[in-house]
Amino acid sequence: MISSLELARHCGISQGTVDRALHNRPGVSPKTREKILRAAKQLGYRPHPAAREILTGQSTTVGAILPTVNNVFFMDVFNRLGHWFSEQGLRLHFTPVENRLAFLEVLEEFASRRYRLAVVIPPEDNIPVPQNLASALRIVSLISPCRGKGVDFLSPDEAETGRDAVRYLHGQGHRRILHLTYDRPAYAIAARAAGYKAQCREMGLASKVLSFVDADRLAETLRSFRPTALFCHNDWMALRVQLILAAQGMRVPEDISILGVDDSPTLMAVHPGLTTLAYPVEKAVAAIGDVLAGRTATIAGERYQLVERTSVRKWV
Amino acid sequence: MISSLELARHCGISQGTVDRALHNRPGVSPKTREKILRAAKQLGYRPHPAAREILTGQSTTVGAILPTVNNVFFMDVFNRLGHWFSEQGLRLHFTPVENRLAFLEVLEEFASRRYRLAVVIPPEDNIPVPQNLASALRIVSLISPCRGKGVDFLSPDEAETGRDAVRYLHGQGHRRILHLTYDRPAYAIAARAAGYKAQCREMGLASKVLSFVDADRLAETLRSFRPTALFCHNDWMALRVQLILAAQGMRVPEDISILGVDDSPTLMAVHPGLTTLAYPVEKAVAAIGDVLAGRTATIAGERYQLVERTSVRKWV
DNA sequence: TTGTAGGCGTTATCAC
DNA sequence: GTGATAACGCCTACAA
Repeated sequence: MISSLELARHCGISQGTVDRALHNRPGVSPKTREKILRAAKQLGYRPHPAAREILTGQSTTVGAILPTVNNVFFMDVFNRLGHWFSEQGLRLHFTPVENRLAFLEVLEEFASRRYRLAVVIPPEDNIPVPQNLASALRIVSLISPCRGKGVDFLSPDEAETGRDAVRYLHGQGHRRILHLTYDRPAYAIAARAAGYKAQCREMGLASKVLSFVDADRLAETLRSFRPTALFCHNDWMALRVQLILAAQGMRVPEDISILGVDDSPTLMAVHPGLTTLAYPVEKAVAAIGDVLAGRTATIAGERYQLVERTSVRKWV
Repeated sequence: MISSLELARHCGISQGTVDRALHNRPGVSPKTREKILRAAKQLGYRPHPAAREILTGQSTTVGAILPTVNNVFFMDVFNRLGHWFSEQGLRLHFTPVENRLAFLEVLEEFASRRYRLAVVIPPEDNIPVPQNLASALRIVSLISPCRGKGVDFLSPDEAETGRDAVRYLHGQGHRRILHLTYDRPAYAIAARAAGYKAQCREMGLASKVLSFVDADRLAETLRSFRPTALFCHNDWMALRVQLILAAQGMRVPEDISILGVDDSPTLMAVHPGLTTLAYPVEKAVAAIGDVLAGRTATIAGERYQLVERTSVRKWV
């Protein structure tokens, strides 16, 4: 591949003039500019971004990290982010990662490339981020927090999410609400379950959390707890549960109601009837914009928004 | 962030010695090496990959492009690829893209960064790739072909996939097989449907393709065509169909059998019973390795492999 | 064992 | 309007 110096030589002029022409800067005669641009196109000249980055010390790339598993909704979030960044003239470079080691390695890579920002969903909670990494690279984490100074955690109050779920289902007349979730130790999982329990208690409802869901355990819990509504940790879980219920001959929402969380667009394409609490993506995007602009940001006061479809019915 | 020259000055020695120490090359006294490494760690020195890339003219990154929609299985494929590349000391930089314009822009970016290879799943079929792009960047496309010289298309014979589906279901005793697919113009969609039809004809079976699936159209076609088995274009479609069937009170596989294609790990986590034809990922990965090594490669002779689970039953 | 010099591709500056 | 030069961070080759 040809360099700007070679391009200059090819045209029989200096590199400086070539540079001015390529960047539409004044100080080049129309004739020369024309000649240069034609030659550039013909020879397939492409500026090498790495050289610019060395010179300016700044890259125009934003790094993203997301876990390799259960990544449907996370992909949706990052697609939205990528769209927004490209409007800002930034590129989103994203890397899936499966454990804390790879997570930190990729973060190191982003730092050494002088990326403008890293937006990450850590593969597990509270990965300790070394001080020198966080001071070299601006890091924003979503969904799960990191440990260590200098990493911004952008998350709604997830206990409130659990409470909102109970409030909504209670408002629909449900009195026996089962919470289905995962058994991993993660902020959102623990906080939503805690909010769910607290709200049930305050409303005088029985509560029960099933944190490892398979067909047998679900069937058994359905028999013993007799819930009329299922509050699932996320849409993905809701989908899984719906398939299990279907195999057992139960109808949704006739026999039982299901509430998800996230409002993942990808999942909605396959399961359009799911009533869910939508993650405030736009607020998160705006907050990340603030961080980019050097302002402090938070979405701690934001709520998941209810999107009513057909998987929850009034219980009378 | 500190440079190797600054690091050298800090230690009161030359840049060359620092370089040798950092790369564990001979020619540095243990004492000096020790001092340099300690200082590097303490000052948070990180080599700037961009500088190395300029110097060597080669990057160690492989670019990946995948469409933003229906990307669950594609994500699975790229996760597998990323894993393999990292074993080779390469990084996978991947970018989701929603249309042909963005697709070509990202490819340009990869080319100008001198990436080793681009592995892409184009957002639509037959996007024309300019000659000068393809000659600057090695491109391998999966799933959907590109137009233009120099882009390798790595794909099994998809007509054969359609035939294999029919052969298998026929072997299980099914005589009325409905094919559910999408109405986008895409190689795999058209080829599988063609293979399905041809094989049905050769076996003397009635054939029917429904290429836009919603609850009403499916119900109506079920009534009129009375299939005993559904051959779905992919697992994602199979999942959607299973949810629709469940809502209509049909049981799988008691009332009707379902066959998917891909064997997407992510989907299997939520829908573990789906019998499916597995995409030959390992062969694709190996072929990409061949391309990287400069050899020519193809997977045209490979087949999707049947993975029997519980969604297809013998029909008597 | 260590230091020096040159060059990779780009851009900014200053001289002509 | 154009050309020359230096600088960014790194690495290789060669000299001390």
